[in-house]
Amino acid sequence: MNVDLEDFQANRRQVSVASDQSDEIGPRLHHLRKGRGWTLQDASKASGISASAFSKIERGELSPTISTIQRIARGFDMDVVSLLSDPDAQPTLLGRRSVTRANEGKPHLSGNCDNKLLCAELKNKRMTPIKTRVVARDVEEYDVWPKTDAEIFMTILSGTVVVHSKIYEPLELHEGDSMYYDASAEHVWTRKGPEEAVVLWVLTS
Amino acid sequence: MNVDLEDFQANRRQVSVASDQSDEIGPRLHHLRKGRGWTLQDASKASGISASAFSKIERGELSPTISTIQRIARGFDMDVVSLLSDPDAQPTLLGRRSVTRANEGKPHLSGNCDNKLLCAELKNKRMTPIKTRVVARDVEEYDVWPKTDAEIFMTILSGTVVVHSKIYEPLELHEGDSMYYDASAEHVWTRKGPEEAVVLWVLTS
DNA sequence: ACAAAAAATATACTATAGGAAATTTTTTGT
DNA sequence: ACAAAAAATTTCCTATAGTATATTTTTTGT
Repeated sequence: MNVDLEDFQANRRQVSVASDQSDEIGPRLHHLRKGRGWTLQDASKASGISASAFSKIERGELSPTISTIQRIARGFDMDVVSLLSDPDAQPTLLGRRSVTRANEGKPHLSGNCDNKLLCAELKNKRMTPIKTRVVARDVEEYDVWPKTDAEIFMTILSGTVVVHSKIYEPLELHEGDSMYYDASAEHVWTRKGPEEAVVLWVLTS
Repeated sequence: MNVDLEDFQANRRQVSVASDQSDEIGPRLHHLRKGRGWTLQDASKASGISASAFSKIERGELSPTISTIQRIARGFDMDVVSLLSDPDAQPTLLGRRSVTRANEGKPHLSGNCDNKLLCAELKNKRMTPIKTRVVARDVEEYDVWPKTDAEIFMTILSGTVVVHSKIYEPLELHEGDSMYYDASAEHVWTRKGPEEAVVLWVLTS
């Protein structure tokens, strides 16, 4: 692997180094909630903590118990540690995306997998790799448009995929094309053309 | 994208919850205190929390507030996060890895890229996708064996790659094979066979 | 084995976390 | 600009976290 990992590391992000603002859980919770566009009642419903208590916690008028923090973490679908230590879970990088075109159009043969989680037996991963055969040909086939705070990297193994988003025009991706985007805006995939469309994607949060 | 993101999210995070055992702070505190040979009064004096409260917390009769946890952490000269994160869980995470074999051996045609960062213009990503043509045929060609705290997902686009690690036997990966591993143990890749070896990998932390 | 000392737990109380509903503030629609 | 609706905060109350002290349990020395 003739590549300098440290370079990528640095490029990647300043991890939770300047972290441990554990004494600042209020502002962090506020930022986190706002980042998801949640109201206090949303947060209350998700966590089971009353809106008033949540409000007080955010403003530092209350020192929540560990059990309350656990319920809040569950509501945000996070674990306690990243809730207490991950300051960059906050900024809402809404709908960013980036496209890398394949630099040559050589064909790949597809697999026959259908939403197959890869390396699934390994737990507690920071990324979830998935291989998906895109079936839908039209956005009408989707009842709901998924939306999470995760980031997604996808690469087209075969066929043609169209990425639809609430905030962008549909975008066609062909074999070998890659795309990286925040899944915070609703988005779905459809396939196009005669060939089976297979996507390898990696999901994180 | 005919896949329920929420499912993957849940699947993914449920584990980090299990590993952080924040709901087991009592036994952990007990273990920590005993490990230092402290009595409840010692812990009380160090943290400013009464011995009786400390006793109740250890036995789970009390759910401490975050401010109490902070005072206890100070008393133990630790930060809150490492107090909540199970220290014994860390070593077991070292050098984990998982292999998923391709379920069919259909050939892929390779690209000609060489450590090409994909979607590089997008900054502050949580993952770094890279396409690499593996050149080295022997581990002797590496001066240093990279080692980071990142996690790596890799899939072989073409050729045969051998993953060498300080803690495992060399492992051969063929076209379509995927592997997920912690890069906390030294590791390098070499190629094997006549075909050019191309790896698509994603790095996170 | 027994008594004394030390450590852990139980009790009774005070301070504060957290909930339901009322009130205030902000946002939205016309 | 105003009224209606939604969101945030305040109030008041109950449940529980945390303290000081008393009691019980465990350890230690002889």
